Amino acid sequence: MRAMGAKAKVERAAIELFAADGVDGVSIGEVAALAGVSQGALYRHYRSKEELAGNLFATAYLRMGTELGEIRGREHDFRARIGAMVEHFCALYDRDPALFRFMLIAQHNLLPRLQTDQRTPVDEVAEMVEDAVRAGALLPVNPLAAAAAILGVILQTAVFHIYGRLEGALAPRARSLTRAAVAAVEALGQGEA
Amino acid sequence: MRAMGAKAKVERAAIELFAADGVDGVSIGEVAALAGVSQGALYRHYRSKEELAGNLFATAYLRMGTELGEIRGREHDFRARIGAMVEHFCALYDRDPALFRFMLIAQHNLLPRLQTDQRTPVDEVAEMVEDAVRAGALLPVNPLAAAAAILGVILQTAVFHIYGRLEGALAPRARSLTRAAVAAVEALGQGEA
DNA sequence: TGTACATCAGTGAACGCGCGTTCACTGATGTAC
DNA sequence: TGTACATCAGTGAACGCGCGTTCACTGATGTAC
Repeated sequence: MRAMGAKAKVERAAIELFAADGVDGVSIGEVAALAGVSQGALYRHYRSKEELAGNLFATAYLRMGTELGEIRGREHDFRARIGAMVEHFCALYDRDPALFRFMLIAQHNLLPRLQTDQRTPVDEVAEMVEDAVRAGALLPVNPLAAAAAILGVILQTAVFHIYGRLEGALAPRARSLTRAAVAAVEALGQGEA
Repeated sequence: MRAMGAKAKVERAAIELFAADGVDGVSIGEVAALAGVSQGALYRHYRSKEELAGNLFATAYLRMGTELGEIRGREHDFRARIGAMVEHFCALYDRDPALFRFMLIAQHNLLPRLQTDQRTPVDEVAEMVEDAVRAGALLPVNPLAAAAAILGVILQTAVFHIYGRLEGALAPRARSLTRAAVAAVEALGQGEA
């Protein structure tokens, strides 16, 4: 079993449990038990429980930022970019709901402690909006207000799935979520005369 | 001091602290200290810390549901209803940001444990959408998907304010948030051919 | 190839601190007559 | 109005459990010669 790597097993177990009960709602003992390792094994790779949770969050969050940045580098049209970004969120949700839920839950504890010069998902979405305004594809709009609307439409839909208000995979909803997000941003811009 | 009521002081202190650090991130000792009462005083009114947090959340959440229901009873046009609801959210945020933030943070812990036959904010928003579809004010759309879009636009904007991404009061944003929410729901409906 | 040693992931028992909760008590307020 | 009693909010010290963390140890793998 050791060959499979206690570190990876601990991280997987931690994400599953943190997603269900929150970081503070899960003990080191529970993480170790689900991972199938001793409690001490955890401290071979992380200095503390807080560092474990913080690293998991930062990795996932900044990775999402990087991936959205790649979409911005790959696509150059506003519609294509936002469509690809929405699809990307839906794909992550469908592939790893626990990781998505962990990020949604843990952001309130862990975002304030995140220190980095890397771009976050919020930065990337806001920058995409700025680009679109500059290119004339959107009426002038506060990029962060627009990012809030776009992310709100996507993330609240994910939250409803988590709580069983909506069912099935998210991917089939990507096209309508994209339409909704675009329409919301356009409507925001119409007031900024 | 006793005349001012330890219960009310404990509840206020708990909301402030829970909003900042989460329920599990705050000790009974901290709540009691901020309230200016002894730890034991808390157990005169609540059986446990969990019951305190649960009651605070249920009260605030169900109250919001009731108030949205009143708006539904008072206004009969879709635009008027959604506008009043958005204004109501913004007003609560501006009046008591800690309570709003507490609800946003704590929902993941406390919503699953909420058992009641009262209508929630989600129920009320979804029902408003159903009414609008029935009245022909909206193209057919999944009411819960629409509620997710509406609440997402509002709540993620509040989250951005909390994290300092947006500044100032929310109330001045109510009109543009309403436009964005309406546009998002209309766009959702356009795919449900 | 064999031997000696270093390195390091992982174990499991132990520790001790902080926490939620309890409880005997105080003192103020309300009530009966 | 005065007296005796009941009620109840609030106190503060104490308890004990669960938790995160530590540490001496094991055993496998890598490396030097």
